[in-house]
Amino acid sequence: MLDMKFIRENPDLVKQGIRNKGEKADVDGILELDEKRRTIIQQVESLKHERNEMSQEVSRLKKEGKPADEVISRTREISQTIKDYDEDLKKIEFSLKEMLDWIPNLPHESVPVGKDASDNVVIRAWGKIPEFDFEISGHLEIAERLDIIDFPRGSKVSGRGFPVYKGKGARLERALINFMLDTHSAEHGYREVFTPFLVNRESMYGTAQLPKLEEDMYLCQEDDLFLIPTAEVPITNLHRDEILDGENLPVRYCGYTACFRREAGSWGKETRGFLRVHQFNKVELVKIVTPESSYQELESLLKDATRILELLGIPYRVIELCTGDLSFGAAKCYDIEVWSPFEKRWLEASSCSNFEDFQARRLNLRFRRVPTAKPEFPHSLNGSGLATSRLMVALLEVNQTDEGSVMVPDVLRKYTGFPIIKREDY
RNA sequence: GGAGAGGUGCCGGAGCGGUCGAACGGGCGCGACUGGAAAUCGCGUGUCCUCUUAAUAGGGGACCGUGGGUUCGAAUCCCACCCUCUCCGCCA
Repeated sequence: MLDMKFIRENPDLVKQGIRNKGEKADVDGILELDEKRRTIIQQVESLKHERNEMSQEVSRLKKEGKPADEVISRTREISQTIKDYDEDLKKIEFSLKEMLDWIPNLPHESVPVGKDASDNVVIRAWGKIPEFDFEISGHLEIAERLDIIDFPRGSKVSGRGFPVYKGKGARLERALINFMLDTHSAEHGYREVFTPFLVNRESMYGTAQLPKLEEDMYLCQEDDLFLIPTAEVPITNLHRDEILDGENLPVRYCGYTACFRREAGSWGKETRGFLRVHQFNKVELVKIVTPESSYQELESLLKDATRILELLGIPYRVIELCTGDLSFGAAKCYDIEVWSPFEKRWLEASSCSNFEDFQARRLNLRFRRVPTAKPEFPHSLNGSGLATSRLMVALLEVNQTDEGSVMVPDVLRKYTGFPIIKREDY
């Protein structure tokens, strides 16, 4: 959510930002409602002032044993008027908030202006694109051959897009998660958290999945709880409605959760294999930081995420999203893409975003620099560090051998307990 | 799911329907005392909205779990909901 005061004072900047993001919002309508709101507030508050004084008057008269009937009946009338105004005000504030909820965050000035993904900018690449002197297989074929991931049975149990990991595949998945959590918590300074996978509506609103993305999420209607599409939601919401001590910033969390996405509206696209699934595993990084440090923190967040890929030896590149490809709440975002040798293309494995104070405002999350200071909104950031599904694709394809087996990267071996997954393994 | 208790400021904890933004204690901040500290004493200490103002500042309104209601007036009465705790039941 943007600051109403900011919109009031910089309407053109706001309009420009929205346009650059390719979103639509009725800024003028908002300004108009805001104006109306403040007019009514002035009226209703002066009436309330009057009422308060008259109530005191009643109290005084009664104490002195004098009749107060006349004042009481006059006050009654004022109260009725107030009630009417209050009702109008409530209606206006409701629609104003509704409109504000649909205003996206503005892109940071450093973000390249562009229309869609084709205007994104490659920042850097790491690792050598592997060459093979044999005919390579895709991740699906490898997984099937080694019997480590079972899509048909996942479909039977749940439906398409719910993979089942088996044997060494299950172990590899668990190893990846543990390896990432260990690295982030022990070496990158994040505090590990394990959060719920179901969250309430307020939490979804707080991190700005609602109202825009309701269609994309699984909802347990009976309890009005949503399955989380990312750990960003429960983790960032940990401090909703809190005022943090400035000395505790930056707050850094990492956490594993399963992630659930309906992927509504993406029928037919990449529906096979791991590229688009309804449930996947992800280790997420979340930071809550002072405003002046957030862009520096974004860079270090990106570095923490890419370090995982370097340790695993998976080639990747970093993309800076242009304004038009930026998500609703993000002010700036880097995508990390891993190389799929079989597909011969880059696959998105992580997004690292700075939300500035956009989420904090919705979350009512604030901090005090010193105990006596006024509360301010901190900046919040998050990034996948990383999603295992896309990682698994690259991992299997990059590390395949001409015998059809898969070598486990060195750093993972202490987690898997085995160095290779072979065809005859069970 | 059943029965009970409770939700008040940074924390603990009061609060006959009017003088309660809220006693009292603790914490925290400033000051005094001290060589310095402890102890002690004095003063102060919320958030949001809005108006005036260039700013400092000041005026007004709101906030005692949330939302309604009663009333001239509600932290205080009534209703609904949410949450926490205890006991019972069920259960991985």
